[in-house]
Amino acid sequence: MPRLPVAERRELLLEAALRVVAAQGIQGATTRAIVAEAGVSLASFHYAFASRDELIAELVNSVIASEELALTRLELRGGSMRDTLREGLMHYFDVLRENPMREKAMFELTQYAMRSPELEPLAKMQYERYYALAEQALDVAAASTGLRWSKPAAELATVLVVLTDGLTIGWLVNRDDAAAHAIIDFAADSLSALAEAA
Amino acid sequence: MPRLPVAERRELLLEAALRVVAAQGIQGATTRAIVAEAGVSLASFHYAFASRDELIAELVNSVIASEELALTRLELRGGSMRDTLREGLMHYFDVLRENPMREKAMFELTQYAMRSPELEPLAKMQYERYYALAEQALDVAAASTGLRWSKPAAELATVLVVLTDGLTIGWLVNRDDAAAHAIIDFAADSLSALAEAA
DNA sequence: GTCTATAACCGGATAGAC
DNA sequence: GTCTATCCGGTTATAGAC
Repeated sequence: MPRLPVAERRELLLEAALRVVAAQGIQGATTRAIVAEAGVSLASFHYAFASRDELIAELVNSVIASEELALTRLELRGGSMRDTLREGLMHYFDVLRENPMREKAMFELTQYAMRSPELEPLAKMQYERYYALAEQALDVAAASTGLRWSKPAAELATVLVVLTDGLTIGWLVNRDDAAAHAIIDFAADSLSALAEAA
Repeated sequence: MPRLPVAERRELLLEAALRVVAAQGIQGATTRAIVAEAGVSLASFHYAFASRDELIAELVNSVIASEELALTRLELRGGSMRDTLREGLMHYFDVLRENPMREKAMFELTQYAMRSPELEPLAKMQYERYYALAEQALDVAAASTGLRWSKPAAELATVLVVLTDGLTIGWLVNRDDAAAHAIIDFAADSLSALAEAA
């Protein structure tokens, strides 16, 4: 095995750990499974991390930090608010369909974090990030359509997160694309009804 | 320990198992933790259940069967569709606040089931039950207000489940009652907009 | 820094007396 | 039907050579 600086070894193990969680769940993310996925010896693991718990904490952290990507780069084609929201939600749905297991891993990591007094603040932080992201998306949509929101964007952001969370869970269970599209239409219709002339 | 018929012992263990899952998560629901909670010996466990997996499967099943209770007994005070929906959702929210850990246990059981090829159909079945329950609630609301839905009730039922799922997860993370109320208002407004004169 | 080997422990499941 | 005692596989973590 190549000699790596600790920081790189940690990074390598974190990426492997996320793949294992996605494929087998938190339950299956044993140190052995992770080192096998990373192609690293068990002892090297414990050279890089003091314990499995430390790796999981780091994993939650890193996953939060990288969550932005899904929604930020999105080119809006303009049009009505309804169409703009629909387009954004469809984009989210595409991301979900592309990598369902990663999204499932997110949920599992959040729930796991909520069970640990030490990690629980990270779960809250993850949702703060979601809300901020959603609010930003709503701001962009308002700017793009030339409309403004009739309620505080922060409040609508929590609604948007509720909708995407519910959509995600339901789709992960049923894999019903048609039902997902119906949800997206409902979300776009309902939210766009809360936009008004600037 | 008292001699119990197997059926009662199974019931006892299932109730204990749900308490353990609620308190410590699926991870902590080891056979030993369950028998300790139930005040039963380890061997008695394996007399009642062939394996831990069998108990978990039974638990998912029994939890599905008992899920109806939360929503069915609900007296509607009449009034507008918006108020009727608001009332129903507030009732759900009260149930959630009364026993948050039980609801969290539900999510964890579903996610756990989704990881197991054998239990995965149960996860789907759980959601079918939710949808049926939601549809029934919407029918009752329509009858109570004398209105009818402008879209198929089955489609709106999936929307309602999305909203309650998202509401539940968000509240479990943040415990923000005000945000929950805002969600409930949004849900009641948006759904009631889809009711029309019969 | 990395390795093999092993300690120390915990989990599900079983044996066999009562 | 219930119990105590035990087996056995898998898990985290560590020791010590290289």
